[in-house]
Amino acid sequence: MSRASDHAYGTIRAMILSGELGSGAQIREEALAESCGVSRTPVRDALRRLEAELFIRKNAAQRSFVADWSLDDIEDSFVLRGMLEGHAANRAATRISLDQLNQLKFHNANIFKAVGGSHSDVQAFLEHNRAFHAIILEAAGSARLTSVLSRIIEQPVVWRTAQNYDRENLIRSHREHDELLTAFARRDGDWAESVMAGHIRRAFHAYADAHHAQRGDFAEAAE
Amino acid sequence: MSRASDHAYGTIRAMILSGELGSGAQIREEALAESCGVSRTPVRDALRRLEAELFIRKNAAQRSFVADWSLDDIEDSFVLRGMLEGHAANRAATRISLDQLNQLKFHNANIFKAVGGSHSDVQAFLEHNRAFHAIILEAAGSARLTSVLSRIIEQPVVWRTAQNYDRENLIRSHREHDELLTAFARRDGDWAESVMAGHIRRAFHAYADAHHAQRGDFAEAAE
DNA sequence: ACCATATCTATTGTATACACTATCGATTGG
DNA sequence: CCAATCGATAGTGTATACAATAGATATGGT
Repeated sequence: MSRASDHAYGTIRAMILSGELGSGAQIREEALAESCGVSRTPVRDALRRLEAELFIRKNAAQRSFVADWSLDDIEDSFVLRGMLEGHAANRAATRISLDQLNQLKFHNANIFKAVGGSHSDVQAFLEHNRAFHAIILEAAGSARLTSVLSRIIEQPVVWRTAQNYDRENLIRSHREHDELLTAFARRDGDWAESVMAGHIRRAFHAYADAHHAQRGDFAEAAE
Repeated sequence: MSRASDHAYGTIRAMILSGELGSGAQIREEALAESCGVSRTPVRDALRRLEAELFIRKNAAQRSFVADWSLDDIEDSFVLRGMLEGHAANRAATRISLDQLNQLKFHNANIFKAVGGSHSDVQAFLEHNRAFHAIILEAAGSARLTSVLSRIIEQPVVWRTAQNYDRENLIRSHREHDELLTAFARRDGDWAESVMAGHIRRAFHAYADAHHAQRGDFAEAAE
């Protein structure tokens, strides 16, 4: 998209993720336009996208509010991700190029570095994790799948909470990625799908645990 | 959405489905604005939606074109529908209300009427078929699933070709819906999911056959 | 006091004018 | 004759002014 529109999208999204715009807060186009330093036109554009990604909902009178996500909603989105990314992994297994395989190895090596040192570099983890999954989606080679998944992946939940994952879970992610690489090398779609589905499912539980811990439930974070 | 924007969406969509805007045709906002009798603003809005639904794609220079769908693309979308609607059916089985069950029965009865007479009323079939699937999606009770599926269901393919389904396939649809109803009555999610997945998969083959027949390949239409 | 109705206000929807950008063609220098 | 650059052209992106709408508040009759 265009510059102003992209900027508005990023800014508003960040405001939601940071909590500056809390759950249920009303959204006024003009106010956001001012915050972003652009006019309402690109803001409206950004709001459309955010609405499609369910960051935002509209009431009957077309007024926009920040959506609030129940734990059930969050589980829903993880379940869908599991199905769709599993399917993507299956397709990718028989279509991925050697170059793409090497890129995956590269990113997973960086993930190892990010979690392996004396302190975990969560930011680096997130970045390479994102790239890793993006390459698989690309290798799956289905425009429709890409279009549908992108709406689910870019969700508040993942980014708000990945910070809270404990090291155990980060290391597991690396190992699971590694298993995925093996499945790809063998061109075994079913295996890749299973691993991916489990990978995402575990991520959900890691999230749920962190979520509970955050709320003072003192659940055991590392499973 | 708003009136002008909705109108533009419907009009442009119809133009694409009718072939007035053929595959690969360039789309100019101003021209469409004139056709629809509205300004560019709501047209741009409509184009956004159509782009999200992959009716339209943009090139690097941000110019819009009518997307062309290969048979692979079409199969992709049926595969995704199968997965997602299967999942929806699974969830719906344990959540559907008696009222919703009765609505399903009502619509399937109308489907029977539409295909059972001396001549098939394809329009009525489509309408009740759509309602039938919508109720299941609603009963599944997942906003995310609804949001994701709606982007896949509203596809050119289905509507351009359902006209060509032979009576055999229409009757089968009714029977499969009936089996789905039984699975729901038993609250058997896995059964419902299997039936739905098969139902959609068969629809794909019906489409592919009609597609070939249309192109003069003389494939056997009824399986 | 209460209900219906009218007016006002806040916010979104639409039109239009202008700014920006990319593509294509022409023109000029090598 | 080819290449490169510059300009014209077509189309999208953005800003802004105005119109429409829904919810709130005030007003009047009973």
